[in-house]
Amino acid sequence: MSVLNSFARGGPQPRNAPLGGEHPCRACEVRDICVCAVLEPDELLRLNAISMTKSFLPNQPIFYAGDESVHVSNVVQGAVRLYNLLPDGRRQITGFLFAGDFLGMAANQEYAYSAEALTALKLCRFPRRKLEALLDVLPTLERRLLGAASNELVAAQDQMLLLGRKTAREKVASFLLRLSRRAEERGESADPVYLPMSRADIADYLGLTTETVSRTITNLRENGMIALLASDQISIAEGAAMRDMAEGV
Amino acid sequence: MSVLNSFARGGPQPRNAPLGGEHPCRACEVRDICVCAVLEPDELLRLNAISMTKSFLPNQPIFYAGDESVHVSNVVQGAVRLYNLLPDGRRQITGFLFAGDFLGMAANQEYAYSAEALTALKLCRFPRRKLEALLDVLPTLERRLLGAASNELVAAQDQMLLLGRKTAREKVASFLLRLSRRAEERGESADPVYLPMSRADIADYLGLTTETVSRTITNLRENGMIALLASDQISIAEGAAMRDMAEGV
DNA sequence: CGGGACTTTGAGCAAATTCAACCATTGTGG
DNA sequence: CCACAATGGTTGAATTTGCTCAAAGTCCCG
Repeated sequence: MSVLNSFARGGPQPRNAPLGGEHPCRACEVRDICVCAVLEPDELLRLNAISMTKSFLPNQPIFYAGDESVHVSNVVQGAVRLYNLLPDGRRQITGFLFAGDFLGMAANQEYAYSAEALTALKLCRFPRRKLEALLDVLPTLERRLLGAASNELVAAQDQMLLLGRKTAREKVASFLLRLSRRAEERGESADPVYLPMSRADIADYLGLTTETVSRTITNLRENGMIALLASDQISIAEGAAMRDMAEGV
Repeated sequence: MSVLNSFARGGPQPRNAPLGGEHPCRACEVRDICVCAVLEPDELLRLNAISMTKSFLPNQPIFYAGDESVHVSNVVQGAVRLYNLLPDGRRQITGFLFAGDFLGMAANQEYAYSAEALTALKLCRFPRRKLEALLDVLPTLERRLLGAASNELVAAQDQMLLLGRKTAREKVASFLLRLSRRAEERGESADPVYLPMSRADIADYLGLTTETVSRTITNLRENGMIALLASDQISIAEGAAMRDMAEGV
């Protein structure tokens, strides 16, 4: 199960030429890091013509697995958690989305997972049908989506390695480093890394329990690997050692 | 981290019109279940013009993670295992590929995982650069690749739920059912399901050890859920109960 | 028939979970 | 403005699931 992927963005995009003063996407906070970044000003106008922004409160559901896929979105501000459930309530968080990330995949026109706002959230939404129609005339956009999908697949494989083969300690170290790297890519603080999600969310992302996540963080702190400025604000003191630990070295 | 996906194939493709007696893809075993299935005869000719078949022996490496991505392939016959390693040798198998599946994704022109032939294997390979060039003139093919990628993402999320939240029993039950379903999609035997991979491979796919996989299979047999015709030939006796078990009900 | 690889089974162990209590922070109503 | 409830986070003790280490069984293939 694997697909072509030579179109991946590696890290942040090159900054585009500034848009004219009248361009509606001019003030977009994520224009240079989102899927729009490959488009020319006139193409962007066509995309903008079908977009609407929508805001969500923390913990507000965005859609549920099985819902008909009507929108496809870019995260403009805030963070999202994606998850799947087992019938008895066990939850696996399959990803966290941040500014610039793309949301809305759906096989068979149905969402395959649920999505909730993690924090106050702003999305730039496109009706799926209209976007599909646009793809026919904006091949760069389609190429870009394929690249985004391929990147996600790589991330998914990495997460499978984490879930299947890493210890609690390695999982937590990997998680903190990943969060830090992603914040850096968005131009946010990489070192005191901010954790917008709860311990329960982290646990459900790493295949652990809340208690184990908490204990492991405490343990990393006691060993001087990290410092807790607040429970949602962590400084990575020993980056190199953390990277080794994350890879099981 | 999620992407548009309204182009997914759901299950087997509708059978295409037969190709003329001279068409080089006429005898292709997987033409109707692979990525080529959306193409018209003349488009298929263009694709065929850049393809070569290549065979591999069981356990022969196809490529390693980090290798430059030079080919992209369809599996014509046999099976493939994809995996990633931790530096100390722990292995996570991220997928098994069978006839009709697509192989070759690579972010940044590099393979993000390693691939080995599981059985005797025949691939239909395309040089990546030439295929990319073809994508510009065969938009249906690109659409199809995006659909394939989206399908894979759904499968990856499913596997994350399995790895992070299912018990050994649920993992093994899920695995057997999935294998059975996929065999059915390819038109192979769904009930005595054939397992071309070793217990160690299954373990590394499910995030377990060989011993646990073996014990769990024994246990399922003792409970009358399955019957072992051979160690690589399993009949699912209680399908409904297995489906419930796989979902943790 | 023998050797090697793979699978199964057994016993003891350890990592992570479960269950439970306690602590810290925050927001609210008296 | 303070008390206190509520939520989320941390810590502890006991338990359990799956792992490790070890040995025996099975199947192929030469």
